[in-house]
Amino acid sequence: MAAARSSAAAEKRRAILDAAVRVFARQGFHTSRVSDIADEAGVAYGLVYHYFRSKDEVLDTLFLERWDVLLETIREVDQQDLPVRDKLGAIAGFIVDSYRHDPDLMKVVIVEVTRAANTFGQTHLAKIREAYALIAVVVEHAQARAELRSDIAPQFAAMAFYGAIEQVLTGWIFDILPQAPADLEEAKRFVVETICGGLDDRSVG
Amino acid sequence: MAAARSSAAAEKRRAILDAAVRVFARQGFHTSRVSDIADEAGVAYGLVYHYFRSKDEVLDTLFLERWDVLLETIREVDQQDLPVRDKLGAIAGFIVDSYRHDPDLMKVVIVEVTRAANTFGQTHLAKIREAYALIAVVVEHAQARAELRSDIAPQFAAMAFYGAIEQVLTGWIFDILPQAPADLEEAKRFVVETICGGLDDRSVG
DNA sequence: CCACAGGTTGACTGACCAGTCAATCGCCGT
DNA sequence: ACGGCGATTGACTGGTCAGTCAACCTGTGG
Repeated sequence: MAAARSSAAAEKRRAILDAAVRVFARQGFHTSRVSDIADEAGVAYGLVYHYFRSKDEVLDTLFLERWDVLLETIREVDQQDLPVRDKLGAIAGFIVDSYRHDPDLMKVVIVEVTRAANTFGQTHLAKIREAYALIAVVVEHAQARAELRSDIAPQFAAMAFYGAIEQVLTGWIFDILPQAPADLEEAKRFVVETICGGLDDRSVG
Repeated sequence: MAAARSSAAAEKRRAILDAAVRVFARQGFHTSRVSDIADEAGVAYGLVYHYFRSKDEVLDTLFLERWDVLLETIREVDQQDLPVRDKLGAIAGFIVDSYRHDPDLMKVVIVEVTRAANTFGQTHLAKIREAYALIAVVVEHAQARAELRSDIAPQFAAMAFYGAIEQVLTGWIFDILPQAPADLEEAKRFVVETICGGLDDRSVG
């Protein structure tokens, strides 16, 4: 059947994307050549251009695949009837788990797109903003229910929350922070606890 | 006198650096050509190479000039006998004021170096880490004095604090957050308040 | 068993640009 | 005036690489 052909083709496409993740993670997008991707995938140079219009489109695809899942997750989380801490915990958890599951992919998404908003990510600014906006909505809802203080703009709170997570990820990516399984697990709780509870010592004493 | 010559030369060097800031901020480092810098500075192409060994060295110089001042500031702040909030407020204030004073330069430092740690900033990872480490020390001291809770690792707290600031700057840089003078001023307090006090609603009632 | 439509190949091209360098300029001291 | 030296110029070179394309391969359907 013809399906065999097209599913084999789909696998090739996937192989190229997976190879690109490894190459981009190792060398960075700008210093990666298309031939590096082809070699890593064990495929001819030209085939990359059979499946993708350009080198940029490969990165585009990787980013969008992942980011859309993130956006969907945030939307779902917000619709549930949970305390803010659980909602934010779920979001932080998703991001941390994404890193645990495929550190290379998260490295590429964060370092090459999210954090490179000037050169490349300009294209994706709207998508990136959407995540901030969705988190801001979560905060807003919590403020409306008096779960969170209302004297801090939700947009700023969202940036602080997301910034804290991204910075921790960046710390792992560049081996600045310890990343044993226990550290990853702790980080989820830590980010939420820091942002919601604050660092102040409130012990009785 | 010969001094006139060398001070004129120093001014040319400065002019090239200033032009580079504008060009890098506008186009991003990777898409900036050396000729763009020369044109912007109103200077011949070759002169850039008279003052700098390479295009990278231009960015190096810009980054180090600014980052060293930041490191020095953090060190000084930590030595003073102040409550943590004031210390962290001073650090946040310095960064926000740096942005206010020269947004283009901060954009370049953050977007092209700090946040581009994979491709370019790898070189400067040690310098960048130093800032995290110094902030962690501030947190550690505060924990020792029971100003801050001790159940959160200082390194993580430092990342959350720095990440929150950087994210807010990034928000300004890409016009995601409002940046009227009042917003900048508020942001200083906001970051410290979020990180130290937390977002939880603690109002009576 | 043939023919055709993908899928697959990799040599080639055109553009781009960092960095070089030999020539020129113009200030300074004499 | 003039000789010298650092500052300044910009045309040129060498290498790199994204993207093209014409040829080739393979398996599917008739």
